[in-house]
Amino acid sequence: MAITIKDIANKAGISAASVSRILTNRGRFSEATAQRVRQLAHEMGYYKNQSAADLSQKESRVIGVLVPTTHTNFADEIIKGMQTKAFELGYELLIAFVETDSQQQIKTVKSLLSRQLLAVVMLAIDIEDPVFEVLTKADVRLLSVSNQLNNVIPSISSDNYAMMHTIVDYLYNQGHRKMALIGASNPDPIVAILRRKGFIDALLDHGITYNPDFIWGVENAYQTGLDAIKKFGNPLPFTAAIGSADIISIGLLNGAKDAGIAVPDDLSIVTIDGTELTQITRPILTAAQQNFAQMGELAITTLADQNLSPHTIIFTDITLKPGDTVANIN
Amino acid sequence: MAITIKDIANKAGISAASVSRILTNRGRFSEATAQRVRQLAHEMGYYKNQSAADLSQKESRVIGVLVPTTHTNFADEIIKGMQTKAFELGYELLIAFVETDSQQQIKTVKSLLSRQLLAVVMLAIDIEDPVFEVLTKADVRLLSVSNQLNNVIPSISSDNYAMMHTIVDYLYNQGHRKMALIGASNPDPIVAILRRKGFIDALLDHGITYNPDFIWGVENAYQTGLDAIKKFGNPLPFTAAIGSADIISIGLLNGAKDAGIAVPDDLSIVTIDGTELTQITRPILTAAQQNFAQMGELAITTLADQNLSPHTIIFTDITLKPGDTVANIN
DNA sequence: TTGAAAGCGATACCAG
DNA sequence: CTGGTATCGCTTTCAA
Repeated sequence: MAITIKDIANKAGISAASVSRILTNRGRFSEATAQRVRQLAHEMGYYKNQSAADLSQKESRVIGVLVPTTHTNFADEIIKGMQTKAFELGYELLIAFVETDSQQQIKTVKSLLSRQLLAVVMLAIDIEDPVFEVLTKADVRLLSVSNQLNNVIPSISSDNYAMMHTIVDYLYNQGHRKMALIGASNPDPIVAILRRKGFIDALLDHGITYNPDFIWGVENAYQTGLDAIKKFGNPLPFTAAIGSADIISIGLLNGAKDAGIAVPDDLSIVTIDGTELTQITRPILTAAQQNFAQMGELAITTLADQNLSPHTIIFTDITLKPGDTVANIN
Repeated sequence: MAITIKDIANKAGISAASVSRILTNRGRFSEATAQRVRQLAHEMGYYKNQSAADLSQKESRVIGVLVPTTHTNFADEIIKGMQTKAFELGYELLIAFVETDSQQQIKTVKSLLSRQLLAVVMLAIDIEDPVFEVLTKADVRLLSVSNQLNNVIPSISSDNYAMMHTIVDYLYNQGHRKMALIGASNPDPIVAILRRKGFIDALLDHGITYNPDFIWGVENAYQTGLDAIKKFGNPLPFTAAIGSADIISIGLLNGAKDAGIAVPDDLSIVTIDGTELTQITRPILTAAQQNFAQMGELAITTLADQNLSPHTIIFTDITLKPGDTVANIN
């Protein structure tokens, strides 16, 4: 059996109540006994039984985080951001990986909910309805990061619509007129919808009527990039492609290489995300870089601050980070 | 305030004790009332207060996992393996990311320890002494995965020594006589020591005296690969290089490309790890692939089975997975 | 400044 | 098969 405050109290010849007050720094106590108690606690190898503490206190400082197991290489960055801020503000993170299997998701979520959480943060997850129901029924604060969920729960993400303008403007200024958007034609997710709309509108702003064929590719996967090149053939009917995720863009890059298409001379590429992956390609990818660390930190601070309205949307920064995959063809 | 078993008991007109028995499926009860209770629990949106349960039960089924924030792209795979098995056997995973900062590590570990864990699993972590002390002082089972820790705590990993033989034999059979080992010259970690020793011994087995200069590079980083090529120049004094991690090998690959060294014609590369990263390079990397999912699953099953001796070492499989980065120069 | 005592919610033992 | 009750470790009034 582990050491308890009672053990410490006995040894120090005071009551458990006092030990508790001292160790939690609440209420009044004399610095003298405090010294002694802290010393004893250290010596005896005492660890607070957090379960007991949680039980006796009302509020919880645990934030659950749902992370998709489908490898999104930016989840780490968001988590790191959250971790940093949580640590700073004295919150605890309970991270749970969820599969795409909805049955497993529910079980995981329920096990999370058993921990009387302050909030649940969903990272880049498109939650399915049954899971969503479970979540809303329980009274925890909810927050979606890097994804917007039907405007029914607050979210923190990049401004996907505006981001597309930034990218299209950039390419336009480099002389590109025919552009493709690869990997955002999935009909459902809000993010994909916003990106498509942003893409189309940005082109229109420059007087370019978009070609529906040039919005192609559903899966957020390496293979999508490879397939895109195969589909459009050599020579490609466009001069620039926007990859809707780094891993897609790497697929584009390798697909182009396999097909004998030179990047950036025959094909310019701008990738969305800008994780570390973009640094290990040749040529180095030009990226619309999302600020994932900022998303993570903001997630914690906003949760700490207050209850958000379900319609709150917070946008984080985007940086266009030049690499070597865009040619100026003016 | 959330729903408790008492609430359910009241509504069902029975005692809390019975509700508990039914919901945990322990002891005896009539199926009739069980039906009613389960129904009520569902309707009322009841979630077990795990803190209370933990408090009243002796044994905990929570396993803490320490994961380094330094991006090792195989940590995910191990965690996934653990998650799968844990889910199956009814264990809960509490994942904590730790920085390299030892002060932060201690605080994180202490907060973990407050959750009266069954065990703490360390993923590919070289724990520093102060942290290690904290961990051993607390009475939790410890387990190191993908790393061996001084033989003082049990571990699950690849057989790093044997792995080097497999790799060297493979390269030897392809006609290579001059080989370098990049990224394992860090003096401390046991893994690096084993790899160096395996490398040297394997060469000796083939009657090759190793060249100490050819074991180079400390950091487990992309830059290490790039730097290695710069250091050895063009033409390289060896025909094959073994990268001690995928990210290092990608550095080698890109460094070679930048220097006009053809892979595999002028330089063959075998990478250690074989994560998904190896599939997105051109050419595709030949890899000594570690079985990370297996490590994760084994971690849980061995922890579940019994207390291990501190000297237990369990080895997982290695597969030599051919890619396009090794040339036959016979 | 300190102590006694009442919970927090779930479990388990012991009667009935 | 079911109910009462003590218990887990900590926090928090309320008195002293």
